[in-house]
Amino acid sequence: MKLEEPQALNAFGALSQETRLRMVRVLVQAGPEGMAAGAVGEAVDASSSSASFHLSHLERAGLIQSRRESRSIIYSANFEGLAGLVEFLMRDCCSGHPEVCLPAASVAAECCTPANAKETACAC
Amino acid sequence: MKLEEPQALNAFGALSQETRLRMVRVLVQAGPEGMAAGAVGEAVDASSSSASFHLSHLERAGLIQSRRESRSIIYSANFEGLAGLVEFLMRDCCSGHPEVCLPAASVAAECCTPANAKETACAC
DNA sequence: TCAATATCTCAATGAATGTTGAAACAGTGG
DNA sequence: CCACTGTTTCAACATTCATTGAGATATTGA
Repeated sequence: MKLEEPQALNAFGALSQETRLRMVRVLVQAGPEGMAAGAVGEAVDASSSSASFHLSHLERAGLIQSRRESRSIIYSANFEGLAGLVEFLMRDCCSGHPEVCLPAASVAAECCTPANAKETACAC
Repeated sequence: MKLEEPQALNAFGALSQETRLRMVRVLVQAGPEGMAAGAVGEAVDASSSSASFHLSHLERAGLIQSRRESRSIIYSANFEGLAGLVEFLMRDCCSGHPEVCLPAASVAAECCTPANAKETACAC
């Protein structure tokens, strides 16, 4: 997903808050199945109304998504959005300078070890 | 440069503001030689005091750096800091999920074309 | 339908952030 | 040393953001 500047601003703003950054981490760990709103709030030690506020914020910013599952609302990481943000940072913001891209490339190479790159085809 | 969570929060906060995001872009384009504070302010259409405020903010966040050069203060992008932020996003925040890393890897591959990867040795 | 559970919405409050203009400070050239 | 240029600092103000508690909404099981 290609991010434009306003979306990138929203995404950075969303990640610039401790509770929300932790929520993203928790949801990334949880993977595509995601977690119920209440569970996320508990994991980051936020009241239910505070959790709801921050989760909506993250969803508006395109970093997470939600689906209803009986009484619960399940939130999960939006990997496309997160990838888009990394891409924005590397490409638009940093103009593809090697000083930024090369370290990123080596992180990418690491993450593509068999341990992490399960079913996904790996280009590295 | 390895970023910890508080530094990453500061960096995201710094980039979540339009004027500052544009300043970073301008300074990245300018390269290591950098630009005088006044020139950056002019480029992003900010008053001198507003420019000074945002430049300090970016410097505190580790995204840019400054040096005095006669009467001017020259700001330049801190590529280590920017790379650290990309790395944080990929590694700590996204746990190295392939959904995020693979797109990043292809951006990195692009940026390592001869056009951009001048004197820097390229691992791609 | 009722009670219980899970979540969201709303309004109020205080804290943090951004903007402005005036004034201070530092370095340079005459 | 003085006037000038480039930049920062400061205080005041408006705006935005985060937290809270109370209440509204939706879903389920009895």
